[in-house]
Amino acid sequence: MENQTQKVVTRFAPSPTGFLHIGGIRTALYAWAYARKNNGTFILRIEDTDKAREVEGSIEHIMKSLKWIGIDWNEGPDIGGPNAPYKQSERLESYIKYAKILVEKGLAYTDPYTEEEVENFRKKADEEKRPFLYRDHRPENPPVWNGTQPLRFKVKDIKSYEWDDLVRGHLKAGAEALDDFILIKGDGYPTYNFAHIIDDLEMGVTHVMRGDEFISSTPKFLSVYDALEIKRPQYVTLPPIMGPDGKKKLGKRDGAKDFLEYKNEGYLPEAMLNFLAFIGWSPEGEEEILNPEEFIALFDIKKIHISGGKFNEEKLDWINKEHIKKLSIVSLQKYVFEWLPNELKIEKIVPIIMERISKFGDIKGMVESGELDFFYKEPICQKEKIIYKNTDSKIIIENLNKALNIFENIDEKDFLKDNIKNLLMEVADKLDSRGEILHPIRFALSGLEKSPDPFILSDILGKKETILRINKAISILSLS
RNA sequence: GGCCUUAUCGUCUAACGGUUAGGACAUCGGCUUUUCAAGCCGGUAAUCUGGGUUCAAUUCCCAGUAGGGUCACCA
Repeated sequence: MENQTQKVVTRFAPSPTGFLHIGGIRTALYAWAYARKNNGTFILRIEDTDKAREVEGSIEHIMKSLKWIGIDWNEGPDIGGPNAPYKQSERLESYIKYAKILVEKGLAYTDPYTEEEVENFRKKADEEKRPFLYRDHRPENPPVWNGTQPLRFKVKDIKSYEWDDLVRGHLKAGAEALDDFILIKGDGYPTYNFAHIIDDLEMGVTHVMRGDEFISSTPKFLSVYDALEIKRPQYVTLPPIMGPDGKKKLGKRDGAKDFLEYKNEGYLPEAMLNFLAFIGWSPEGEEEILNPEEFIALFDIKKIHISGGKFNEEKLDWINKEHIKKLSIVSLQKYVFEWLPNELKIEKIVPIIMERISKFGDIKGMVESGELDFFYKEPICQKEKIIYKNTDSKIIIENLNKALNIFENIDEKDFLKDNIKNLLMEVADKLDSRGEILHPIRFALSGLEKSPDPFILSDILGKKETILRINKAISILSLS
């Protein structure tokens, strides 16, 4: 940081072909964190040069995803900036300008072949079991480029390239990795291979962070930098994220879901940030729960991992829980309210849910599993479940009747958890085990093996409903 | 297949060439408790294989093996 001679500029450059999954967000996260850590600039650039694959609404969706997790940008298609525009489809002039420079230098030429012809070259090479190289088929006298034909880069130095990667160290590739490639497509749009170089140049990008799938094509990029006689940026190769099976790189095809799905599943954005931060990076110390500020402060390219890591949902759940525990009362309440069905947004219930959520974390699961239904719906109690351990059912009935007696003698206005607790505990303490009375009550009231304690339950349900449910349990036990 | 690249508990990872190979998740056991997935305490569990270099290798080198990536007018 100290020997930074120029301001750090990073970018995230997705193509608007659909939603972003965690792989993309992770790339954005690191680029963003590095810029923030160094008081640099973080740019959002949209690489929309493939009109056929473009999906409408993607750009908004991408921005929404980034915003949700807390990634903001200094320059971008929505807010502009000194190097606007930030959509490649609006920057065609730049690409043409540099393409012409290459043409003038004799380092780019019009591709005269049809796709079928190229395909035939490829097929032939395949049959002969040798690698296909376009540069073996350079046309003798290519037509003058008029902007409507594909323009191909002409590799001048067929040599092996070497470069330094801030994560991988010294990398190299043989000359066979180099080939003439398309700079400008027949439709007038540039290819990624060309466009990103020009944009990074014009936008002053200093650090390029991307996945390891780009290592193989780096020699191509380097040959363009050489041809244009421009300075290359620092390369930062990020490790792949593997799917849960650990076999393949995570992709949309196999289970990678829309990043915003995690929002719908009840994950907190700061938990997602924390989780993503640790897929491919780890800090100096052993602390694993980090808030965004802590992450930025600790982030260090030197600590980015080389090899890929698996996506571990269990760990994500744990991290989410830890972040929920750290939520302020106000935030926790807001979080709970977001998920709670309206009928449960009641003064007495919300704090109970809040307490349980801060312990167990999974509010979506809690709501969807019907675990909270008993608050407004009479539970279905099974006889075996009402009984505490191996206690005789006669004793349980006896205990429930004792409880019933207590409940009936409490005034409606005094039917509060502390009162109830004092009275019930008095009885409970006289038994072999408190569970012999407390468990059946709790179960009679909630129908669940896990629930808030019986005092809270009866308080919330109220005198009438409590008595009704206890009676119901007694009658279930009395049958047979 | 060519080229590139990676390899530590089940999983994610830590370890100036010298550590009883550390931590976290998961799992298992115990404690606590009116239930619980919470809390506390503890246990099981790893350096891919084979060569080299070195007094000493998880660490450096080579090979093998296994994974991943890439070979588009996609990004």
